Amino acid sequence: MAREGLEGSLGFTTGLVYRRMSNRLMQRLRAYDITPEQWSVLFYASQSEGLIQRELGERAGKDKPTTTRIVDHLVRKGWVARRPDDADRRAIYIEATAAGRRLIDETKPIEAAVLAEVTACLTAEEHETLLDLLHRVGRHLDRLNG
Amino acid sequence: MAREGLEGSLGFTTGLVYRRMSNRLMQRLRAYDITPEQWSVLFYASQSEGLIQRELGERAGKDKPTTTRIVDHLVRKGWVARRPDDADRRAIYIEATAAGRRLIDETKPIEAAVLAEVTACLTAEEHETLLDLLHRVGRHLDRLNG
DNA sequence: GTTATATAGTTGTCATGACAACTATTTTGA
DNA sequence: TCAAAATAGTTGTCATGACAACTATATAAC
Repeated sequence: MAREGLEGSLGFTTGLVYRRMSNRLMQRLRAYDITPEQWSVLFYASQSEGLIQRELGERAGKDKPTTTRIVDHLVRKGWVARRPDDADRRAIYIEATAAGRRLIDETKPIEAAVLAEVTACLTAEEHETLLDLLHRVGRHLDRLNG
Repeated sequence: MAREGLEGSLGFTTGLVYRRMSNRLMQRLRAYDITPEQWSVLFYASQSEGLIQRELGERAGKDKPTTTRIVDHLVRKGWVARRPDDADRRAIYIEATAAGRRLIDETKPIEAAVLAEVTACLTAEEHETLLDLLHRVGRHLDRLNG
């Protein structure tokens, strides 16, 4: 299918769609004073016990400086705590607080609702196909970028 | 298919893939001193004659402040020029310079090569399906976000 | 025709993300 | 053992993007 301008560029198109999705979630989360990126990091912190900051960043797909700063925000807001690792003094465990877990419990339905709204234009099979193709491209890029 | 953590979240997954793609293109464009976002704006400026800044931003999917700042960079680097609209003194035409057009001509093959690398893990049909699904979600979000 | 509203663009602030440089530890290996 | 390399984290700088507030101009409503 012929496409105008950069609509045929996967990078350009993915960026557009990502920004619009992120934006919609941000608006829905505004009342909770948390951004989508902070939400994803807090989500992983609340899911797993005993993750050090590096592991948390890896799961959320953030590099080291970005992880440091997002965790800074989460600490300031009282949703996670930093606990030094006695065995390896370079490492820091990140633990969700009770308030952080409560926030994730309250906002998980919001994330799910936004996801449902956004994918309402797709059949369940198309949704599955889209996720699958994106994961394949993501893994491929992981190998390419090293 | 069951997915771990946020891998089932379209927003999270799209963001990951977008950042990796953007990153790869950025590395390939580094020698030309242009970012992927600047590239997309310059691309549209070089494709069309007589676009005002607002129209340019709309095509590239940027809001007003972002467009202003990206155009600032492009002007500083001598790739576009701002020309006032005599008929509407609020508006400014953005015109690619000869250097700007030359840069796009030189780097278009690079963008195409990165796209080819990235989609090498997909069949032509899968690539087409992925773009189509993303465009549908994008248009849907456009309606949702207003 | 004048006032109200809409439009085009700019500027400031903050969060995210890329990158480089840095500190402090731990692990390797000669 | 001890110097080199790897690892965990922090800090600084810049570009992008969201948002709000602002100026200037143009269009609509009355």
